[in-house]
Amino acid sequence: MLRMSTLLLRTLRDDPADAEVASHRLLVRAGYVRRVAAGIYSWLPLGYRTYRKIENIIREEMDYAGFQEVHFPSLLPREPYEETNRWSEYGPDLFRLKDRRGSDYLLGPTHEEMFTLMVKGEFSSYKDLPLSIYQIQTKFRDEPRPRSGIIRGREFVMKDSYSFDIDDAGLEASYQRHREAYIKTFNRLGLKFNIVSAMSGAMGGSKSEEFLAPCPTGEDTYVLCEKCGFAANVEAMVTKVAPYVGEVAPTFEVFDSPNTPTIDSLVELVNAKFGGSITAADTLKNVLLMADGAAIAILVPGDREVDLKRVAANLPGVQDLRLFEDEDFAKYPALVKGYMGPQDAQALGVKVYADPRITLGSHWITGANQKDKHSRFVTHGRDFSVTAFVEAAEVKAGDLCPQCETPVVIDRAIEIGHIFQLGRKYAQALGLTVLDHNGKAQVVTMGSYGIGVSRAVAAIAEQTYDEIGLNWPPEIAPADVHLVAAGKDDAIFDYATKLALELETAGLTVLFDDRREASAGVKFKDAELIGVPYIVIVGKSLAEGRIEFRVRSVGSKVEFGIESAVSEILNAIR
RNA sequence: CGGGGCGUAGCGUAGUGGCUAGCGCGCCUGCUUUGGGAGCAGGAGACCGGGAGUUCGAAUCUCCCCGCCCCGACCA
Repeated sequence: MLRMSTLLLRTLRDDPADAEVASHRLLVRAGYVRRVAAGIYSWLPLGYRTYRKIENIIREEMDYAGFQEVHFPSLLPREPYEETNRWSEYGPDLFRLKDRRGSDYLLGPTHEEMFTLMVKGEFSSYKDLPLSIYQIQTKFRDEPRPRSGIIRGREFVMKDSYSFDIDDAGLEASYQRHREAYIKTFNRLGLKFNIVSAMSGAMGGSKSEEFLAPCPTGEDTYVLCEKCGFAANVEAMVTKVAPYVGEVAPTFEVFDSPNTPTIDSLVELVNAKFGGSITAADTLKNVLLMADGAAIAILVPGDREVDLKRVAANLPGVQDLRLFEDEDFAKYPALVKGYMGPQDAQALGVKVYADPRITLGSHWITGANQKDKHSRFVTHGRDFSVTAFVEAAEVKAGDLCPQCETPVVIDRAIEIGHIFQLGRKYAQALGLTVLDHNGKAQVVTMGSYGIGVSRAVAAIAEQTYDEIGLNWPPEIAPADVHLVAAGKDDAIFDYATKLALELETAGLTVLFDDRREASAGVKFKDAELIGVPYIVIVGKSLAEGRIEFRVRSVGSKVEFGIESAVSEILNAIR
């Protein structure tokens, strides 16, 4: 039983000034968490109970799936991370420290190295595989910008699993087992989620999916087809285009276009000059990028922006990608800012990549690579060619689903889980091999699977809260019932105390508001803020032998007679 | 790291050069009240983020530093 008269809890009437998103605001107001530093939070009793419920559900489902729990240190030596090159690759996001002798240590941002070395130290035969092990651990990342309270911290708790298999088929099976365990876990947590195909990016793997919990304050944008259920990270969205079937354009021509450095001004000028009604979609935008120190041009239709994330995710092997800056133009005097066109790319020494919408045979209005001049009828395949097609343009709502060609919607979400097939990168780097049937050493293939445990608290809060406070699903709430003694009479407190004990005896956890000094109104407001799903009120109707039972999520109120109160409550809850 | 904003009591805030830094919530004492964040009276609680400067005088002006929030970049 949690007695509010003695609980370490102070609810706040005002929103904290530094909290923007609902989960942060309400978790602070309801006394679940307190901020210690940017992206670093303490859990108070109520918050920690909810946190632990989530952790335990995750643990149960991992154990049920046959994965084995281990626990590694957070404070780690430099060497293993040196071997996988992450000591330097991880960059400034890694919390680093030195011991008294000056040796380098780090606070683990993720634990691939430890898991891999653990298996290497213990196992050496294909007969030991497959193996899946996991831990629930505090992770440290010195985020450039922690934000949204609990959602993105510098210290956070993650459940991370790793699978070890002798071959690709084994990895695929381990991956599927995790996928299924994740679906069960998130369903139990009461989270709405979409599974979205994702790029594995820098981690060096292949197949990868994210579990995204839709909510307006989420920081991930993804594409969803409401018809066929296709869902993808914007980076992984594939553009559906039909081959060009229009007429062959006339020979391209250059025309004067003074003071026309933008798409809008170009559209206006062309329509005035040639009397047409072209739009930005008829123009070709040439965006210059620096890719690992080399200039490249990206072609997209004039009505779309270049999405750098998409380009980076789809241009293999490029490490550093950024927009051209004025200094870069200074280094390439032949590139005329505002008047770029792909026609002279070879001569200018610039590799050109085109968004798939720039189909072969299509023609465009674009820059003439001379100040104050543009060209029209510039035709792909005739007047210019490209190094490759690359997904480059921003994804917009209404773009066609690559599976069923229905217009897609764009939604926001919190990433609550990520599963991916790591492959042999870490096993290779750290020398994890096992002997196969023939006694020959084989490099093990790995999968890596994460769930944001502390983040899940915030994600559930985000998906369930309402105007008056938190509103937990029963499995997650810090208590099963919130019992309010509303009144001053000893009779009310005596009965409420008795009822609280009976409910506890029946197996429920009771958050008992036994504060003598607080008014009924205060207690009701606090109960609503705290968000326990069932509220029992012992108050004025006790004189007639009745108590009140409310369901937080729907706001319903019914009365039960005290002689059957416990069984009625149990009934209503189950 | 770029852009914007903010730092005054546990929380929310007022105070743009002048007396003892004001108010609300919360906290303590007493009385009253008692089913929707109660009333009255009395109280405790602030190195005004830090440092340097300008000035007879600085929460207030200047410079530097630190911290925090938001947008972007980046990221599980």
